[in-house]
Amino acid sequence: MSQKPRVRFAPSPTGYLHVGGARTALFNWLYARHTGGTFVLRVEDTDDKRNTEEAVQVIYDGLRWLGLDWDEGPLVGGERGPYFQSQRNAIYERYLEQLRAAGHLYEDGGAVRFRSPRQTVQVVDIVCGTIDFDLSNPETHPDMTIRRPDGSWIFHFVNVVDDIEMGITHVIRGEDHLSNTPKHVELYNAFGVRPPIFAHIPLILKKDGKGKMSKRDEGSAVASYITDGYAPEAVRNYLCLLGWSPKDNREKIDIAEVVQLFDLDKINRGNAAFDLEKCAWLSGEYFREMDPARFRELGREALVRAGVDLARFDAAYVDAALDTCRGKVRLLKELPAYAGFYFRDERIMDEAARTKFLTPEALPRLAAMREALGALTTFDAAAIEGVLKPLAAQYGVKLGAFLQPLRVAVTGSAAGPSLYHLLEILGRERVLRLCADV
RNA sequence: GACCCUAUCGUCCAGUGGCCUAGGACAACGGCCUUUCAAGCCGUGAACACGGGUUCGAAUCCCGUUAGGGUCGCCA
Repeated sequence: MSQKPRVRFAPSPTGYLHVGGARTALFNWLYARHTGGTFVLRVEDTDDKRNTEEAVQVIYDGLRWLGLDWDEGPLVGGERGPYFQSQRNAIYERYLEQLRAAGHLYEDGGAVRFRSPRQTVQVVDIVCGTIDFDLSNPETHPDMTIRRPDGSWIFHFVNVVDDIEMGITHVIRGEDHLSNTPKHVELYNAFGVRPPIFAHIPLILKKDGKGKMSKRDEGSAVASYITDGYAPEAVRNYLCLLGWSPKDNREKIDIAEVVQLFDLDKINRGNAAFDLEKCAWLSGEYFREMDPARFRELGREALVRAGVDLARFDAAYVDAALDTCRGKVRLLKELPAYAGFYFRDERIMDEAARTKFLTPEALPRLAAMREALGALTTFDAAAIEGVLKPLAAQYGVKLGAFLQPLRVAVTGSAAGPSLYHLLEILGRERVLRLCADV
């Protein structure tokens, strides 16, 4: 029987999925896909105070949004379940008895502790190398508690038991667990089981590099990328590049290729600060090259989420409007401000744009443009361009400067989609009305 | 404080003894193009933490210092 790797992502349902956790999941997933192994999702809900249905849902949603599918775990099942620690009590009792019988345990204040053998423990880690930890001093390395007086379990114990039971071959997790690892190895030894191979991946630091990214930091929750409307493949791509690289200076790289190139020994050892700007840039890149139909779908969802009533407009209109935004926005949350004018009867005028462009000398030109547009037999982008360009020449004004007042009059903003196309989509009637009303 | 990890532009990454007067990307700045804003194109500024070794030769190897991060729970 060939030993295909079995890896796992074991989040605790805290109500949010941290980007660091997401990257841990991603690296596990990549390794499983690269090797043809199995990616297991296990929910570490021993602390039931924060274990809620919604909290677990957040994990599923985040992983699915990033396209990280698991082979075993909640919702999909598997041979080694259950995949919630809260349902594995009988297993833990059995393992506890094994340790007790072998004399490894003692009671202290009602809690159960594991008596450390007080030796030097070697941790074999693919990323950090082989490290020797001296656990001989009880002052600096007190015996770990594995069960509370109320019968609930402590992380170190259940984590190791589950990894044994689930046949986990490679433990890929955040470097914040590195110092815990010798304790885990002691447990493996006590169970008479060979420890898995460890790979502690570097942490994701705040933008200023001071400390690991935590709950309060912008961009720490995967949910925030979903609501801000990043392209999911861009976030996944960006996460791949934090601590790993294709080595050829590429920034945008297809996930299938990452799967092919990825390996644990190629992971960097240094922590990395998270650069939201670069992630947003990548998002724009992905939207630009995205299948138009998919962009429309995502754009539609974002607009509806922002409270835009798309039901008032027919599908073709919405599609056309969205098409003019593709490649122009980096995040979907920019859409309401960028393209909101398509879906509003009342124009929202940017006052700075008005004073800058709707000047006394611009108004007669605007009137001329309005007249020219009104006389058009076909009101499409090409025809509009065809009539506006000569008009600008006639006035002897540079095209860009000449047209800008029209844009402001129609959209209320100095920035937006291609003017000719936006006019076509809006339709002659609305354009003429907006032009008259300045 | 103890232990562990790390150390190249502001940030991410490339560089594994000579091809490096250090390369790419984001960000910044300047220019071009242009129906706005973007995009695109061109360009500018910007780094091997410090000190010792090893070597003919070090960003690359070794030691120390310093700095940063992590862990030291009856959280996970």
